[in-house]
Amino acid sequence: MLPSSTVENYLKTLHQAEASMGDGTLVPMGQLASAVGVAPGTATTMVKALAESGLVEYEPYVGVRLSSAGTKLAALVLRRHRLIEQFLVEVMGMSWADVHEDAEQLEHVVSDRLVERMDAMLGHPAVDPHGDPIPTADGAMADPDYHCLLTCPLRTPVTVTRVTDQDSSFLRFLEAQELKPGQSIEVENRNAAADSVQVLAGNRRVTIGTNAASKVLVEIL
Amino acid sequence: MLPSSTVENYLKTLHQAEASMGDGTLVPMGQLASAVGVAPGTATTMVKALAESGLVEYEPYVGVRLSSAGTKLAALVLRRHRLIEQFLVEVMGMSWADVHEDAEQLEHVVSDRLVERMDAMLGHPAVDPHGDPIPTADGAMADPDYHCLLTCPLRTPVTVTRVTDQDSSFLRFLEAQELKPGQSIEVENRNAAADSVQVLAGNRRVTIGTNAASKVLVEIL
DNA sequence: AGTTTTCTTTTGACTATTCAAAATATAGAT
DNA sequence: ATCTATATTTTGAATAGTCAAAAGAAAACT
Repeated sequence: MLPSSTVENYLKTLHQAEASMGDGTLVPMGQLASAVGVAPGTATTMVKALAESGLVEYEPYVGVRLSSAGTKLAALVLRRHRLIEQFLVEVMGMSWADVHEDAEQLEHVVSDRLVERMDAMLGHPAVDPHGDPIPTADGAMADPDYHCLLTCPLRTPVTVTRVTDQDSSFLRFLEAQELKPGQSIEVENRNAAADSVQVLAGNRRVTIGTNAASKVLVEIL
Repeated sequence: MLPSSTVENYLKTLHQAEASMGDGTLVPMGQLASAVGVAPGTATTMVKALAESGLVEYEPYVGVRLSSAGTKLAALVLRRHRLIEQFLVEVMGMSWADVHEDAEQLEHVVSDRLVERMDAMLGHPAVDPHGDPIPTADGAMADPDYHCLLTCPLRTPVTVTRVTDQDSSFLRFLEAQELKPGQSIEVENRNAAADSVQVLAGNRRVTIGTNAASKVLVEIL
């Protein structure tokens, strides 16, 4: 049976939660529940069903992890989502700040035919407008670990490559400050006490909080 | 509350059923049920709920009709469906024979923003690839009553303007026979006994059954 | 260790949608 | 006017997904 939108959302969320946790740690139920946006008990019920179908491995009171079948399915959802975002920006001329919500809906209904058509039209892109890597049709996904504005070397030119937050006002802010993926910047200095980071972008000096800074990933030139 | 995909499908189906019936006749439950693809009892249940919400007028044992609110909602679903079909053909290069199923899914999830973007990109088209009229954003829809191959004058040049069937093998057949919307043809003669119609399309003579002929609508030049 | 806090699971219930089969109404045929 | 065939509605039950609140486990703090 093909997975419902609901199941796809659980798998996708789990895939992303696992990435932001590293090693073999299981994702705790509470975190999954709030990421999916349901009550804790609902997540437990759903995860038990997913474990039945072999899509996840579940350890009561500990947490949950995608099985290999689940990982593959999740990657395909992510592929659809990201290709759609790229399509909405490149072909339909929408703003990178606005495409997430539309993609969130479309990812569950686009046919394979349509996905592959978009992929071809876009020239088989490797990343979406936020720099998130696009898995291939067989579920393989590159995942280089970039520096972020908190860990990259100071006073060294770097290129913004990825933004790990979909909040549209945050994205619009980054755009206005010339901190979009592709742009060259430099971290001037960090101030732990002030919880802030000073960045040289374009010609201006911008100060952002460390939480925001941690979401801007960069590559050293 | 915004209508679910299920509700949208009932309304859309009803809208089309009403069109293919004319005057103020109510659509019988059995017809609605089979058009939507559910058991008769299911349609009854659903229609009662729709009547509660004021989207339809329901007369037990007689049939059902869209209210004005229901008509408007249905027109918007139709608008989305048809704009999507046009988009898939014009922008994404898909075949007119294949776009229906994709549109069937997408129509329930595209945002207004996206729909209006497509509409603009397409130059506000009046019809979709099958010649079906596209309602405006406020739910108004032109509905000229064309002749079909059974009623148009014989040996008179006419233009195919609309095909009222979405079956992809039928559409592929029409395409191969040069009977797509926009093409000029002529009905040579009809044979009631043989249940067939002879048409001159391109340079060839094509014979099709009356049932098929009734689905090809034409305009006299 | 003993108690409190926090997280997780269970329970019971609700909504939306569906079906199959029984009951009923309408229309058609004699 | 009666009987029969057809269409419609009702009934009882199932599935997927959800929540709130009660109950139970694990971890954290004396």
